[in-house]
Amino acid sequence: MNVTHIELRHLRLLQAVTEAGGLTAAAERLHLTQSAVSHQLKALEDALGLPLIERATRPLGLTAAGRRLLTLAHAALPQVDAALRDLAKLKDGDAGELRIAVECHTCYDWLMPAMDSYRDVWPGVELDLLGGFQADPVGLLLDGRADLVITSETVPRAGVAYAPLFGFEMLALLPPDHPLAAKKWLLPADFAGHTLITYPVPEDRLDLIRRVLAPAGIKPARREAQLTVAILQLVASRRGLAALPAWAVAPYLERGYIAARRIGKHGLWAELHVAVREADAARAYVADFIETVKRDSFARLPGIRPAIIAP
Amino acid sequence: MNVTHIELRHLRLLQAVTEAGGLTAAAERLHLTQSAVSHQLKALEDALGLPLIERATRPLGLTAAGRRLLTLAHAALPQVDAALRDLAKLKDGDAGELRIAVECHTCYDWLMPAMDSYRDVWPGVELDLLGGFQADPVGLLLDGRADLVITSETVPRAGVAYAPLFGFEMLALLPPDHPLAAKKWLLPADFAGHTLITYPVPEDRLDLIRRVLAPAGIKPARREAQLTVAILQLVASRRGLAALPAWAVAPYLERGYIAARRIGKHGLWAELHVAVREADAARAYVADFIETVKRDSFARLPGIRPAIIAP
DNA sequence: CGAATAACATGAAACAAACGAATATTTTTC
DNA sequence: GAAAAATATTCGTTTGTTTCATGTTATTCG
Repeated sequence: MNVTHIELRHLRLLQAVTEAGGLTAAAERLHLTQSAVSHQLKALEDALGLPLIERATRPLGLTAAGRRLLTLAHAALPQVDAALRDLAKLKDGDAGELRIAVECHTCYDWLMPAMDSYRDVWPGVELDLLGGFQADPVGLLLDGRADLVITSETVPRAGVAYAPLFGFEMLALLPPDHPLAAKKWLLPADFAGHTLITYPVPEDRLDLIRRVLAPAGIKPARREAQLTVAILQLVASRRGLAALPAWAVAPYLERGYIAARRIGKHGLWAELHVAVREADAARAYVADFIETVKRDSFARLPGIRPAIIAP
Repeated sequence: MNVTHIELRHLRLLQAVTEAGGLTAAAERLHLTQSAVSHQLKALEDALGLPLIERATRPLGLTAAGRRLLTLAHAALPQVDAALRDLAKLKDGDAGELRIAVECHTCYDWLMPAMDSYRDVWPGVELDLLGGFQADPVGLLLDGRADLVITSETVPRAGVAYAPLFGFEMLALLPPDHPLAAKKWLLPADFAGHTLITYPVPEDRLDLIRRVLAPAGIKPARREAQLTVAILQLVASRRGLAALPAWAVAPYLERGYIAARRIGKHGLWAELHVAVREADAARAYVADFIETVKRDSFARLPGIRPAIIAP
């Protein structure tokens, strides 16, 4: 294999591999194939004359050399990103306004911390969060009432650009001692006869109903609750089943307050995207907001994966 | 031009361009053509959407964006180099011995500080400086009495590997008010009738005699002195002329203590190389010594340039 | 001021590195 | 021990980098 020089690309690769916990997962994050990642890692190891990861062992571990190089990555890459941000500010200015509309109730969990990170590096950008449920959030962009929308849909619309955030799994929630908890995953029929506890949104906005139960002809009774904790409390007290993003329930699962099961063998996966006006998509402070959210999410949220659907 | 990503290569390029003071000089240091440097710089500027250097102005200046990126280079590149050094230590060990023989008298000027830098990063390597004049310094390598020799010759010898350090200019020294000081550069004939003040070494080790005066059939009287300051003092007090490396006399020139002139229109250039045993050439602590000396020299010594003669 | 010189830019072609598709191999899971 | 998941490898393609040859612009010096 070729003995070239070490480059930032290699540091980003190593970081992705360790964060994602494997070559295949890293490849998805980097928008490369598994083959390319394997090649590049091998080329780097050959260039250094040292192995970086422990082969023949999973979960994959780093060698001493790998750890040293990862330390470098953690030190150097943020400096590089900060410099690129400064250059972007030189180019496009460092001020702007971002009025953000959010379609999904649980998104606030990760959006708030991400906004805090963002504020640190773009203090000149005015951040506003639009409250309340919006029937057509993407429409707000064109109305000029919002600048950025977080949505699960990517219906093409003139003047609107979409960028993928991440894919996440919806887990079915049930009391820990519920009979269905014996199963590894739940099938549509398992929901029949149970009440479904949801946020107060139309049925066509609930992935579980729209993509799983409705196609199977199952129409469970619904009960609505405003807050995530309220939904969890209702499930725990046996008032019904619910489905929430894996990240939103992870802390409650750990404490055994409720149980969670996959919906279908491979799970029910949904995606989140960002929509902005096409005219804004190239602005540095907009593009970096999206990057910040992504980086922050992958670092913070368990069980998410890169989005698959092309925006 | 292609819009790729920023890489360490680009940071090294920008650093070389500013340190060398131009694209052409940077290209020499990077062992690239001027064309490649120009292309790469343009690609980087296109990728960032910002110019980095002020065109149409020499000496070349940096734009605000260029300065920001140079700041990044100064912060990040040493970290990268330190990490690579640590990896080399993991691979080859961090201990060794370097007994260094030096052929040239003035070399101590830059060798001492370079050795200090080196000791900081390779504390496990035992450094020794072999004193006294050596008739055949490279022979010491094969005798096993030295591990590294700094020499101006690169005569191929079995078992010996050469690495280039840098090229430097020998300047003719004369009293500031000497009649010859009126000339922009000196010709061989100008030395006729003057005493030549030199270190106590054989004539064939003196570039001025071997490459300039002898071919022109000029044999000036010689007077020897051990120390650089002694030579300078003799020149200043009109006892004769001398020739020393530009870097060695730069501080005295500034103070007007003596004057210096080129030898021939394009100057008399000499080169320094490092010789090591072939078996040692790949050792990390040996290779890094050579790198350290080079880096240190280019940063410290005025008027040096990359070596041209292939080792 | 204008010729000579040095430094930089550019286009085309050669060269090298990186990537992906297909597939083999290894490791893990059940 | 079979099936699934993850990683490695081979080979052809694509993309990116370098050089060569030459054009352009800035600087120096008569």
